[in-house]
Amino acid sequence: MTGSTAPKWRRRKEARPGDITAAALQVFAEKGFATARMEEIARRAGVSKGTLYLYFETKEDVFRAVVQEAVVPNIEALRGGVLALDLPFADIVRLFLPRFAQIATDLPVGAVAKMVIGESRNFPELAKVWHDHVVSHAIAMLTALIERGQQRGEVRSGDPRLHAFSLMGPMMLGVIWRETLMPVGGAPVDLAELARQHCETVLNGLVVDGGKP
Amino acid sequence: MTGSTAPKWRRRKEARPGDITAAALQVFAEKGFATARMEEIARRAGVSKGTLYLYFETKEDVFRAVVQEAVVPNIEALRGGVLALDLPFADIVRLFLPRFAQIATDLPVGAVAKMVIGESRNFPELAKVWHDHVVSHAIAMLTALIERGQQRGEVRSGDPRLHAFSLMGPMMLGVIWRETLMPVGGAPVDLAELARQHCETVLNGLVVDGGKP
DNA sequence: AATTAATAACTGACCGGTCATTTATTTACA
DNA sequence: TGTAAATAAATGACCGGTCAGTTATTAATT
Repeated sequence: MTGSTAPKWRRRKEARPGDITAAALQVFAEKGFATARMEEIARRAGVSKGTLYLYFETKEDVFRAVVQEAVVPNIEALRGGVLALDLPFADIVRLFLPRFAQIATDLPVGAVAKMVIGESRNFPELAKVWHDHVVSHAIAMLTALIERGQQRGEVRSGDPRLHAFSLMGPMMLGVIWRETLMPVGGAPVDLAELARQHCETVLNGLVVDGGKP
Repeated sequence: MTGSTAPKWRRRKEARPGDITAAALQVFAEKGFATARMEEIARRAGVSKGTLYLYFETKEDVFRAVVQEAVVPNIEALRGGVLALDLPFADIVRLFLPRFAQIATDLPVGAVAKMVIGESRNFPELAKVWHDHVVSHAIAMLTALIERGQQRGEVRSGDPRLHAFSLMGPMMLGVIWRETLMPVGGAPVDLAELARQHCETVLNGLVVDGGKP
């Protein structure tokens, strides 16, 4: 036998919820809600299944906690000063897109996005949380930025919200590509490089010699 | 009683597979693979659960059939002459994006995409089918188009694949927005309008007075 | 009557959630 | 300070419901 001090488990009341949601994020991101097994979440959290239910009421409850927890840092990440700066529109974009690429690389934005997309019918409330707490803020910020640019004569006319799609769409596609297609043989996408190139493309145009007056 | 001639069911060997995949597309799109119930697919196809198993081996088999069936028309729709034309790059883009918007509005591209994204870990083969039969073709086509444009001096330099992301990203974001965020209160997105505006934006640049030499 | 499409009752595996029990840690008191 | 009683954390066997898939039977068609 090993020495007398070999406890089967430890009391870690404070650490458990974090362990569990971290493990759950992994499992939900891999399997989706319905296919994720509580037993596996427990296993990865280094805990028994019963313990899960000491800290969370139901599986849905765990799912909610995971999304909520993953949402907060995204909001914080977005605040980051960049947009308060009174720089020219183009310069702000050149700061913002690479920053987004960074965030998407560091935080599990992709995993959460996939989860929200995949389970949006079954958990509309979560899609709503994501929309209300993250997406709508981001869109509002971008449209404000674009409108200011338009007023200054820096940015071409057009619906600011659709312009925001032009800005962010390629980045989101890159994120989803990474999550979905890369694991099955899709060519890798370098988000940072995509951000850089897309900046110049969307700011200056894909066409060298503009086809318009 | 109704008249003596009121058969409880009819033999429709040829029509069944189509009925079933059509019903299954609905259910899978609404629920995702794991949460979709074979019984409900059967009900919507106007058939008993047992009948499902006369035409398909397993649930996965049904899923595969649905994706394949929903995928093929998309490929065909893409081929449609547009790209063979020897028009200037900008003109082809102005034909292609609205056409994509049309297809995405008419066919359940969004639903299938959501399905593929949501179930990609559990069914990598499906993501692979989607990648190999749809996405890689589309990318190949676009990169070829872009490369030709670059050789002709019409299109700015840069990785053609990333340029393709710049072109298609906003459209894909629009499609996903419709599927995921609109049902929970997200503002509507007019895909056709998005296509039109994004064309000019991405071709000519968001910035009125290009910030580069 | 023979054939076979279709049904509906059935089965068995699986999994979310519970709870009686075990074990670590803390506290009371000598 | 040492020790035993009290408490709180954690476990894992188990239960009940659900559902993919099977099969014995029925009914339409030829």
